[in-house]
Amino acid sequence: MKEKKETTKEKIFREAVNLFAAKGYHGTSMRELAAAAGIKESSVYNHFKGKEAILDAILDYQMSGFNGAGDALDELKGPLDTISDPVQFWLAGASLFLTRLPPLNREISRILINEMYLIDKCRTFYLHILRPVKKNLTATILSVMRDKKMIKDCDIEKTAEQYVYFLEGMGIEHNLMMMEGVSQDEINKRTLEQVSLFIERLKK
Amino acid sequence: MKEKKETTKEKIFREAVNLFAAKGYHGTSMRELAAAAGIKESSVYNHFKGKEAILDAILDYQMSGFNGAGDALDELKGPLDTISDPVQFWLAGASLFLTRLPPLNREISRILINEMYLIDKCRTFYLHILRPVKKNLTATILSVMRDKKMIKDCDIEKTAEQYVYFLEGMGIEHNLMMMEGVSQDEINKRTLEQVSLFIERLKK
DNA sequence: GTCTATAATCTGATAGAC
DNA sequence: GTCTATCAGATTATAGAC
Repeated sequence: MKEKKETTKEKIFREAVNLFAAKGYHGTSMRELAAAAGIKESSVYNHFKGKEAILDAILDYQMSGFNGAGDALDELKGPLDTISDPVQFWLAGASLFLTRLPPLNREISRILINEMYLIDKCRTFYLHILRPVKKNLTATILSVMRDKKMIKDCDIEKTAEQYVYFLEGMGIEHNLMMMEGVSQDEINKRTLEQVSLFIERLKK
Repeated sequence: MKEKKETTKEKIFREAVNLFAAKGYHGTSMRELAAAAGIKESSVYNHFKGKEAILDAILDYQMSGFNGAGDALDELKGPLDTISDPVQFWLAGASLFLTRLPPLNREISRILINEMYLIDKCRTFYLHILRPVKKNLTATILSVMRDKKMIKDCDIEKTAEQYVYFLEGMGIEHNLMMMEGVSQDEINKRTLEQVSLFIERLKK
């Protein structure tokens, strides 16, 4: 159980994720990043070819993390078998998925929101990798619930799409609220209320 | 009906909106902006104190525009009196509101998405000005529909909040799709489908 | 793999002629 | 109100000593 010590490259990577999320890609300088990693600017270039290569590494990291979480979809079906209430079923499934996401997921999602309109590869990743995985997970759980007669018959694909839109909009507002000092408890309460309301409407 | 010629200040303003939306606030230089406006860099400072003052002017513009559209909420109720189908009622109301928004609204909304995590005043504006207006409009139309027994009894505030979340998430994805060359017709079709699905679920 | 030093360019902003 | 000229500092990135 030995905790492997963080390499310099890993430290640069982690600090880059935090800085890009907080100050944006263009708003973060290599100087600043080097200082945060505790080394000199020129040393960064021994680990990454340049600033853009760091962003590429971040996207690669998020992609493999999300693919892994997506691959684990099937495992989610088993543990939920005993739950009959749709809202409880849903929350349990969502919770299982969230534990599958990589540790820097939240910060990288913020980078993507920051840059999706500005940097082509961020837009492409957001639109063609991240969104489909979220939508497919949603559709998978919804179809299980429909087969179990927990929810009304409906267009699963469109409903999943709608849920992902809703979740995205809510996630953005809740991030902003957290930046203004609203407590995590308050945010969680609001999220729970809203998700419950959404799922309630699908009930038989 | 004489078309008033655009002043230099207006031209700088308009080009700033377009550039900030496309390349971000930090990604746009004063040189670039001046060139787009057809003047030299130093001349920009005869019209705005600095780069930040331009952003302030953009937020002021959007704020008064949205407040104006919000003030017009009451006018929306009259023209819709003859419509009995909830989806048609909703679409007519939304369409009326959209015509009230200022011309650069779309571009400025993009600036806000770009900068809401990065620039404090953009976050504040997005969270405390823009969102409440959207939510209040939604709640107003929903309560009219409930009073007319067009939709089920429900928590109007939470439902309005949910709709705004959904609309925000969908708007972002549709913007990204437009950047990838998806046609406006296709986007409109998808928007219509999704909005209809949302309102259908509220039906009696 | 880290450092110092530096290149070459770009940044927002100002001074002052016209 | 526009221009030329310029500033002081920041930017990404490289060269070469240790």
